[in-house]
Amino acid sequence: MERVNIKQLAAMLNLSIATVSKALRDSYDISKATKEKVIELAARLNYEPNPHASSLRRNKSKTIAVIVPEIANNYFALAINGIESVAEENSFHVLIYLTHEDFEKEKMFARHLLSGRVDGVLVSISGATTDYAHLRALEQKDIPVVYFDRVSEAEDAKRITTDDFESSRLATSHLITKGCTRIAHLAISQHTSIGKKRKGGYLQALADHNIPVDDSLIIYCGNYDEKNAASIADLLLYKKCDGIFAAVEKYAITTYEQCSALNISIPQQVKVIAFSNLQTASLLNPPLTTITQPAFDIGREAASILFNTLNKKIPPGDPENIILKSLLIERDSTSGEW
Amino acid sequence: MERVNIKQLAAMLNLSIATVSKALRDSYDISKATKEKVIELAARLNYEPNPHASSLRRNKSKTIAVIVPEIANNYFALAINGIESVAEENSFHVLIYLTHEDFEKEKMFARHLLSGRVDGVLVSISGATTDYAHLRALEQKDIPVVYFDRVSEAEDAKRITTDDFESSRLATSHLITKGCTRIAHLAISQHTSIGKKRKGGYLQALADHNIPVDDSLIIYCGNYDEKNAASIADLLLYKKCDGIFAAVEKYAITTYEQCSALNISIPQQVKVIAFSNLQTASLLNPPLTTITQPAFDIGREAASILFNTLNKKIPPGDPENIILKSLLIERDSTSGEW
DNA sequence: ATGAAAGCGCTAACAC
DNA sequence: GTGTTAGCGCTTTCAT
Repeated sequence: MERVNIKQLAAMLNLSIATVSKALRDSYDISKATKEKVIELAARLNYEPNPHASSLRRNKSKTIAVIVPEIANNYFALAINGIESVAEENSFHVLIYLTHEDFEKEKMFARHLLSGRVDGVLVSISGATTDYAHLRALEQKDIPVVYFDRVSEAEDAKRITTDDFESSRLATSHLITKGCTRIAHLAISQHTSIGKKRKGGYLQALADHNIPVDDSLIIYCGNYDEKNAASIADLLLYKKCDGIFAAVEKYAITTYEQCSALNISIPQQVKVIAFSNLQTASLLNPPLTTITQPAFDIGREAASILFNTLNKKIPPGDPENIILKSLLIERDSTSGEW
Repeated sequence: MERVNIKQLAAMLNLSIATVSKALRDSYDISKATKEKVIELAARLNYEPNPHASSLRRNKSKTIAVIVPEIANNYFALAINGIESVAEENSFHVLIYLTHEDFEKEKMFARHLLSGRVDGVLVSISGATTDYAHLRALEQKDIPVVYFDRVSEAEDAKRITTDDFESSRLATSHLITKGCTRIAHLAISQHTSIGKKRKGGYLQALADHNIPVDDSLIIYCGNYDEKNAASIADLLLYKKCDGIFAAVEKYAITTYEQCSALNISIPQQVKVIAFSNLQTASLLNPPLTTITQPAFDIGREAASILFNTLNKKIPPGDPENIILKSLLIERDSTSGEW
């Protein structure tokens, strides 16, 4: 079936292309009668304006890109959910790009987006990202970039995060309060903002309680589950840790799996707390104490900032530094003295 | 910073626009020397061709749409992951649309996509969808549609599913083997293909074992967690069921929550099996017996079919009916005789 | 091997 | 209130 365009509508109505175009966009200088006729016919023929033509002409795409490390991850899935909800309210389209923690892919995506395919970009950077030139290049071409969760270090960037340092300090303190003295930290890439902040909060809590730092208790986990599992098993078997603070959910899951495999009981032998948006945290054996981030709201907030920038309510150069609070939800994995 | 276009490249190289365009697309009738010069300059200036112009001219967008009920859902997140991996291999872009199980939204998205914004569509229909006219309209405009998981009933559709009927029969038989006699089914919308098939498999297993169907044990769950929770609580308290087969993961989670709240022990008092892609199934209390779908592969397969159609390796009208196998993974939530 | 020119469908400035 | 027209950046046919 041939696609119907504005020219055909015009011909069928004995009107000019311009009139039809304006009628469809509800322009003020078209008579009510004409508008109705045009809209009626357009609806009847299932006319949908060609977005490529419109984007080309207006130099606007009504599309945003979301660049994230992964999607099969409760946190990012929820954040994307939030982003989508705002995009839909604004009749925008959402393109998804997954870096799988690969810096080259992230650069490639960013580079492509210089083309003008999208009006703005939301990004949570990969664990391998070491500089932000590829993202700054977008801003230089007037494509606003808003960072969420794993953000740029640049002072003038727009970023939405949670109180990672404070939450991590709290999480670690929580373990200390529960009687842990040898607390391990399963850290995420120290290239990322959250990696540094979460480790920072951990170190702060140790310092606050005069507990010396033992570097062998800080495990830099990566992207490979088997490798992480081996490191964690080593930690559990030989490092005599009695508490574990995992910077991200997947490391906690691996910890649970290893504890189960090695017959180490949580919380009796080791207590576990983790950043996590796991829906089933309370149903685990034992229920997992979590620091739960408002992932959906972070997505919504990041998208709102982006749209406010696109609508010129916020100047592109204005820094934003919105920090939402995470929630420490205490469950049995850190329950005290047995 | 001004965006660089083909015209500027041409001017800087003292070449015509046409030559530059051809050189960039590696056309045979451009000399090697010219190609190199063009490509070098393009790279140096970070030139990226304007996709709107290209799409308009070629009537192709290098973009596909994915329409799914939700994204904060292990199954769909994994499927999207698979889809994205194939899209990336083909240098395609992926637009995400979430229906939140709303038929009107699904129609709206489909309607918009008549515009030519995308070259093809992957869809898992909403639980509220009762007819497929909106999706057939896309095919009539030569935009191929491939269904996955929740598919169209139409005989000539391209669909990728799992063996829902057989897996459900097996799941129910599994409960029967474990000693259950009053088995409840937490069903998903009977408008969906999977809703009907999963219930069908359940009924078949009952029939195979000469167990009479008790309609009060079939609960049609919806989209509202509280309402589902109430129905399930009612089931657990008053319907004397000793086995539950949940058609989707979230109903199993609600079941666990209700059992915990009502102090009903799994599997002693009631055994539970569910379709689920929960990563933590084995860490739950008790570990949940699941029918696990190859979600990532379903996504990959669906996307492959779509690309093969776009590349004319498969005729658009050709039906496809690919059925991947799910896996029943037995865990403690259905363990026998206590 | 390179270039001129038409035109994809739409928008917007400018007539009338 | 409606119409004419140029042009967004690119691809592609047809000359040269």
